[in-house]
Amino acid sequence: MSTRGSKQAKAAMPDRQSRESWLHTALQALAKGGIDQVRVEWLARDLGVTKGSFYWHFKDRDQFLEALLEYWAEQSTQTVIRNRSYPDDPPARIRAVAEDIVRRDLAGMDPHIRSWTQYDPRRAKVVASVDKLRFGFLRDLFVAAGYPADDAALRAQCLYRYALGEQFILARESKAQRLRRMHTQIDLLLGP
Amino acid sequence: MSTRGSKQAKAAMPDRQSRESWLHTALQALAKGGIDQVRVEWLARDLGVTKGSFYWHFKDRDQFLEALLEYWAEQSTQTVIRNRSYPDDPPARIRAVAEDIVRRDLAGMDPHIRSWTQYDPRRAKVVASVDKLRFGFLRDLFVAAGYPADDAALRAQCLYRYALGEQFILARESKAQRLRRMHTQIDLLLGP
DNA sequence: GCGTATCCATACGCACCCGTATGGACAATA
DNA sequence: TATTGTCCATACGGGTGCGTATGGATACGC
Repeated sequence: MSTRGSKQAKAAMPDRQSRESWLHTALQALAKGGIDQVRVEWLARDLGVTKGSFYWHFKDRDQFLEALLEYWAEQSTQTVIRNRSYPDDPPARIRAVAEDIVRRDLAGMDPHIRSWTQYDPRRAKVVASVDKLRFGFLRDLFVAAGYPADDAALRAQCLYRYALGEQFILARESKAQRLRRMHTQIDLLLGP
Repeated sequence: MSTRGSKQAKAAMPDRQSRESWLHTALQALAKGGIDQVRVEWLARDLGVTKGSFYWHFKDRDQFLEALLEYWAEQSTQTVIRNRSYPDDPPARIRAVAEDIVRRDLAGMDPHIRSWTQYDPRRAKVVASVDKLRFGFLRDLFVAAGYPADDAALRAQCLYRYALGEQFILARESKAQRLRRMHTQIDLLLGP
């Protein structure tokens, strides 16, 4: 065989993989086509290695998927935490967060995550906790904007559901259109 | 007991299947766990027959899935058409439709459908056409409620996205809570 | 009764993907 | 150099679900 066997790596990645590089690649696969795109041998091919690596880092596929969901939850949580650290004036903050959702599309990951976990109670719990965190963040903004607790909670839930739904609409639209509609929605929620 | 005891049918269904009975069963499977719950042999078991029947009615799994998506679109379209035929006073109509979405849960089918079709352009087109139909229905209601065309369209899209998002939230909530929030959202959209 | 059409059972080949077993390449340390 | 630990290649077994081939069963027209 050759001196530096290493087959051929598809991307310019180091030959040695870590737990996280597997999880990262899996998240991309998930975002691209749902949970059944997350196959051990396919990920291995994407990474330019073989299954041998996978089964060194993880016990089996099931435990890997559990870690994957946790990995997604962790990233989602971090995103919220990062946003929390700018105590601007709340209405502007709400708009900024909403724009982020539209712009970065958040990978369009949520549909796949939810379709995957919807009827698995243990996994649904993880998603629910992320929802709770995100919702709490929004609610606090509405509270800070001057609404009483109950009212703020309702408005936050309305906005959160709207933002979720936005990700699921497959219609070809410009970001500008989506932004404009998002602002309309926020104007309504910040109104009376 | 068994007058025509040929095996054992799980439900009280006739032994002979039709294209539609396969599609119907598949839709239930889809609603329960996503597209990878739709397996030929599993559906056969549910129907109390064998694959032989399947491959008599359909060429292969791929063509079957295409028919399945069409079947879903057809049902969704019919639902809209049915609702269209009650020209009440529009605001009450909007509330009624929204309540229907929450109550019947519309099978929670949308997440699975969208996760399945999201990155398959041909299939995404089918979903987009259903979205378009539903949206048009809502928009017409807002127009009938007295809003100018542009404004009505925006409000309809806000409501549609909200309703979509509502289906994706996995949190344990009572229908009453969901209804209350839905009404809050509609009050906002019917306000200024 | 006979033939034909409709619908399904059974059995099989096959591809795909999971998980394991085993050994090798490389780096770090002594 | 020897050793040990880390990470991966290769090869294999086995399960599962797709698709096909073929014949059987039932209903219907003649």
